[in-house]
Amino acid sequence: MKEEQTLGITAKKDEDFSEWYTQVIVKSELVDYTSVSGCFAFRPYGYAIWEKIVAEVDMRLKKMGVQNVYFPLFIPEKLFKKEAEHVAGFAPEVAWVTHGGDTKLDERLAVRPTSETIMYESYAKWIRSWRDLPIKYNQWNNVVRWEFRHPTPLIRTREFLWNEGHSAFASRQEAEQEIKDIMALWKEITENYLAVSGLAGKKSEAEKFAGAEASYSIEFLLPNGRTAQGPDAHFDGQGFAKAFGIRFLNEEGKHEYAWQNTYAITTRMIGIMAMIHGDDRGLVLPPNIAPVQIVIVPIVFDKGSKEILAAAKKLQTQLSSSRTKLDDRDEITPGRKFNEWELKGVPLRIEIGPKDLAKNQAVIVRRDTKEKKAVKISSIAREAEKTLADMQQQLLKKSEKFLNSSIAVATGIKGIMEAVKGKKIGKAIFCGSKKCEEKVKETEAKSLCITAGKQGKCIVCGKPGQTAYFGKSY
RNA sequence: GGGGCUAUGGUGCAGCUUGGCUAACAUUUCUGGUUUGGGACCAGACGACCCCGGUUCAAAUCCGGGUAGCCCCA
Repeated sequence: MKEEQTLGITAKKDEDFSEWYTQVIVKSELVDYTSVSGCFAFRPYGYAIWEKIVAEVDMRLKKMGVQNVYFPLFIPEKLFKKEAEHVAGFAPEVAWVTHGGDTKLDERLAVRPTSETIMYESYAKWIRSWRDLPIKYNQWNNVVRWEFRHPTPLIRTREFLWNEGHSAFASRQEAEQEIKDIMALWKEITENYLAVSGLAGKKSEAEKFAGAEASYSIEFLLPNGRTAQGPDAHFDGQGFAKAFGIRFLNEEGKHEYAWQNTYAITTRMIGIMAMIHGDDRGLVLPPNIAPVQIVIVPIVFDKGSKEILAAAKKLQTQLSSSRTKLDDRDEITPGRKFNEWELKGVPLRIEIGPKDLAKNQAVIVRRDTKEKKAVKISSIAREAEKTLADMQQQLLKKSEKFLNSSIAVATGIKGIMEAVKGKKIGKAIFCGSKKCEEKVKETEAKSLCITAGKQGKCIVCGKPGQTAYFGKSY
């Protein structure tokens, strides 16, 4: 290996995590910096991963009867301020449009930090009778939250991409059922596609979504000991319905307020995945989410290169059930290609050269374990499929192991503090009240989520509580 | 919120202390040739001082402001 590497990763994941992370996501061409602080460009490779997440989530939402819509980017100030808790939660980080050209606007427009207010104004118009319900709408869009804390690409950004699902139901039960369905969907996407294991549960009073009655999320531990909230689902109760007048006539001819939910998954998940799976050579992408699952690198010589290229092309055809790329560039050497594709995290590499051709085989190399294996060409498709499936599983298992070995049981605030200092998640019984949360927040930790698990006495106040997780959050 | 550091071709960097000739080196990219089982070699070419202002005969270099990035502490 040479000293001056401009292509590869020079920082070690264990030694300088933030430098490592920046190099991985920039050099693998997922994203890049722009001249706007906290706002990043998605490059084709990174955007392809997002498109895959969108496709999988969207398909499943549609199966649940959700329809896609689109609402304005701008929200008039008065409308934005209609629901008190909601405003209080978001106001500090709203970006405002004050002028059109040189003309000052009569009313400021908020750049949406989330779309409850602008959407629910319309919901109030559209919902009249119990026959109009349920409404299950979703939009894929961008939102802006003007953070002042240090941005981290993909993880904490001022603008990000997400979906926002907004439902309205005639009954509490239906709304609560949808929350369960959505949380199951988030579990499936994060585990079976992104291969990351997280902690699912309910947010505490202090940490729940502004305006919601209850919030649920999946929380992830990152290799630097910090945690990040993944996808979430909020049971809004009738709070927004009352603020925005979302009423309907029930079957008895009486007015009732709708029961509502909101839910989201964001581009942050790509950052979480990159941090958890990546290694000192670069990204490691789970096969189910990888834009390229298999890259074929022909080991080409001047003489006989035609035969090898032909064999490589044939391989590509055999492997067409996977997302397969043939790297037939002739201006760089195979070794260079190996490094490039490893940096980009492509799950499988298949090498085919003269020695292989003579033996009627090819060499399969796994990105996660770096394991090499010579396989007969006749059985390559089966072997590749098997290896991809295995890698997908192993990555999730590895992530589960990392999470489970990083949970420390705490019997007091001190224990939580120690857990967080040791780059772990503290597990303790917690009542979830704002008062107790404040005491915990005097340390660096905050509550991540509360599970429906073990009952007991809150480690802060001694009142009845449940198992909760604590960490130092992004 | 407080403190510190940094910004020079696509990338990584030298030069800045003590202002001065054509801004060095490596890599990338392009052209040609030789090569190719883990970041190939030779030759040639393209390509940069973050922005605004100040000091000066002269600014990458000194001063002020801005923007962007990073680190540490709360």
